[in-house]
Amino acid sequence: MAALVDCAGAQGLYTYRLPPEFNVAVGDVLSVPFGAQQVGAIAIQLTTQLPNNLAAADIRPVAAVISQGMFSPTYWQLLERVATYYQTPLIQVIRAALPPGLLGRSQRRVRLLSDQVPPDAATFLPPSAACVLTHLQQSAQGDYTWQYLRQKCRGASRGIQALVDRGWAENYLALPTPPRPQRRQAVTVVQVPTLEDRNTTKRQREVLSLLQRRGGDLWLQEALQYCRTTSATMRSLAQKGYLAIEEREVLRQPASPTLAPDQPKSLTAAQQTALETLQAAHGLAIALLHGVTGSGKTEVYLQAIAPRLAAGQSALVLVPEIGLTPQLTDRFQQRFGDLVYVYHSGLSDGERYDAWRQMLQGEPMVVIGTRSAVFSPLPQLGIIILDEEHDSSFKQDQPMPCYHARTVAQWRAELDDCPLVLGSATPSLESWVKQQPLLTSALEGNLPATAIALPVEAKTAPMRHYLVLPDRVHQRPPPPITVVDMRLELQIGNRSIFSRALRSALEKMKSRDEQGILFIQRRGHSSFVSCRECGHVMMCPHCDVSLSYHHHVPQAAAAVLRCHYCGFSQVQPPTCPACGSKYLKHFGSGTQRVEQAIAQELPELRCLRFDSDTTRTKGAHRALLARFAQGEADVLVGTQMLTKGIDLPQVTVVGIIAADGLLYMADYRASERAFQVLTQVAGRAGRGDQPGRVILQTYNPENPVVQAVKAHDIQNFLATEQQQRQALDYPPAGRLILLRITSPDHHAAEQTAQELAVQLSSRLSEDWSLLGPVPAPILRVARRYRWQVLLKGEIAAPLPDLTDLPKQCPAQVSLTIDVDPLNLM
DNA sequence: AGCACGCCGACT
DNA sequence: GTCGGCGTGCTC
Repeated sequence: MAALVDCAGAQGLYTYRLPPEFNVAVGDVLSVPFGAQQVGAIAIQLTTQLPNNLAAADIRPVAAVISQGMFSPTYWQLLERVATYYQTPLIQVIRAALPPGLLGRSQRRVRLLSDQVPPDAATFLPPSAACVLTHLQQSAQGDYTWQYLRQKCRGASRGIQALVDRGWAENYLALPTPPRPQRRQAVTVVQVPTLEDRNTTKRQREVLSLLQRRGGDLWLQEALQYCRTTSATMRSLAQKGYLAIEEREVLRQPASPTLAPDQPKSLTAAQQTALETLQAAHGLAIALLHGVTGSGKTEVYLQAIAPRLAAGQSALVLVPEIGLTPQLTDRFQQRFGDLVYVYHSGLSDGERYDAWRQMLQGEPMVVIGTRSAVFSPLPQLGIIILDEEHDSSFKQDQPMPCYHARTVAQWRAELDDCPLVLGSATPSLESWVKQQPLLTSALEGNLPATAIALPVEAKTAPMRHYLVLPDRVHQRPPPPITVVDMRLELQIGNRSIFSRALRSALEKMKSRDEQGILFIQRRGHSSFVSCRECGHVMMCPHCDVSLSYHHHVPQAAAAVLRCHYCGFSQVQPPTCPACGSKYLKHFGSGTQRVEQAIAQELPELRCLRFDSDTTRTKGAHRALLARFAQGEADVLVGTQMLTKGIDLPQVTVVGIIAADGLLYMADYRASERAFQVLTQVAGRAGRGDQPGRVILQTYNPENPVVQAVKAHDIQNFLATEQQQRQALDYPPAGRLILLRITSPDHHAAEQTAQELAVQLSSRLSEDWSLLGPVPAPILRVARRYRWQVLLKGEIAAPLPDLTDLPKQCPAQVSLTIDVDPLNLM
């Protein structure tokens, strides 16, 4: 039997003997011995042949079968496609797809034998051994991994050896522990004794009748609490035959607030047209649902899903970030109740494992999840919905595979032969361009007045639909956007961050008891700390970026400086580290600056800050939005996060403090991203009964992006943008592959980048050109130097095979191959 | 990841 | 001289 082994550096197939008692099929998850440890593995191939130059005696047996039936044939094909396209070893793709912890590995651990250790042992031990001993004594279990101790103590291996020699500690191998189904004890009432029953006590009869009243079947723990009794009573009742106590499997599902169920809402004509198109779709179809904010995309999703569930199929709903879209998950839960499963990285390993098992059972369900949920093993997939399809968090850019959930979702839709709905108010250029054949027959320029649903069937391409929801529900017109030239404000002597227009809009808003949103570009982007005497700027010691200033951090007496790239933080020093001056102050306009400006200039406005400082903890988004919705504040000050699917009907004023930070980024996607962000923020205004208005402050009012946002003219904007990309062969007119080379050693990173570039330029086909190598715009992040090589190819050119490159890199240099990169930084 | 094998610096 | 540092390579 050949299997893929989950171990860093092991990528090929390994052959194992299959003991006859195991009934293993391809795709099963196994535990196998590998070197000195037990690791997770996936059965790839059943074979009777010995691999080359390997004796039968060298073949070791499979140790255990961990999990079976996880991969349907189409699911396998999906993983293989991801591996090939994104140039990643299959095992690494499997690792990204499976719930974490399922492919466990054994660990070497050290355990203290406390009863052997004399009380004053530490005093006469060598320092290394004393260090290990103290650490072990401080842990509750007297037990640590070998790896952990090696980090904590210098010369740990020698120290451990000394302790083992004295018989005070032992080494052992902890076997991998894959998440297990949770089991809980349940009690069931079997019979109730009569009042005169001599076999039971009064208290026992009481307990039984209490249980009976609760339905006669509940979890032991709840039963104990409810009856205020102990397990001894329960056990004796069970022995006498009145109760049955048994272990049952429970599938952990994180408690979700119980919400009042809701009913399908009546649809606008455009929604109806879109829904009918989706319902008529049989098999593969790709629909771009282009609905302006507030046009009711969610209702279309819900009604498109309902019939699929009724037909016994499941639905997969992909969203950018779960935490930011509590309102969306609420709507789904209200409509579909406990058929809805939320799958995201915040779940514990056990919860994820349970969600997987639940999905594999094949019952109809709705899975709402982030990027990685595109790998949910739903066997009867009926529809895939990818909401906010333009959002860049669908792209993974850190560990390989650097996949885009939209691309993978399209493959899934093909393989499972089901429709895929891409929803957005500001479609990505990629998705929009694919609708070009549809648009040529539609109106030019502005959004068509009515919904269009024009199927176009190419020979090889899937059925495509372009579904437009041009109107907001209840006929609300889009909010007017006022562009304010901040240069003029400065000329007339207004040095505030608020223009006169924004200021008066906010005052008027307050007098009418309405609410507003103030948007600024990126948290702390320019709020660095510098010395006013010598100009010294506080920098991150691990990265080439300045530290950001954070004003109020709980538990910290002074202000905290934090690196947004590696997370490093430190307390702001009282004096300049370079010259000792007291005038070390922060600059710039982060969310906190805006908050302060409001306090000074518009003190009657109460404000709440919505950024990753205030919403770091679980559920904080929801809580903060709830507080705002309840009228606890007049304005919500925030960053990018404000653009994500939140619906705040009382908001009538949206202020964009400065659009300029978005407009000038050294990136071919800057315009597209700026347009999306500004349009999304603007769309937050006037979603309720009162009309809204948007005030966009900028130093470049004639910038085409600003103009397009002001005119609500996405079609022209995208058409122009496409022409520009075409001229430069940038996506979607061409394609890119980015090689990211990082190393703790600057020279090694640079040299490897050079070598790879030389080698590639001689072997790439004519369709591909090579740019670089260049140092990344921020050269050093988290103590690693970063270089990159960009490959640019024709849109139709086959991808070059680069899978051999990582092996060619020296030990401490790592290479990430990013196919279709979104982030060139 | 963990372990073996293998080649250079500070100790008995 | 050796003990032990960790650099490199392999694990069916």
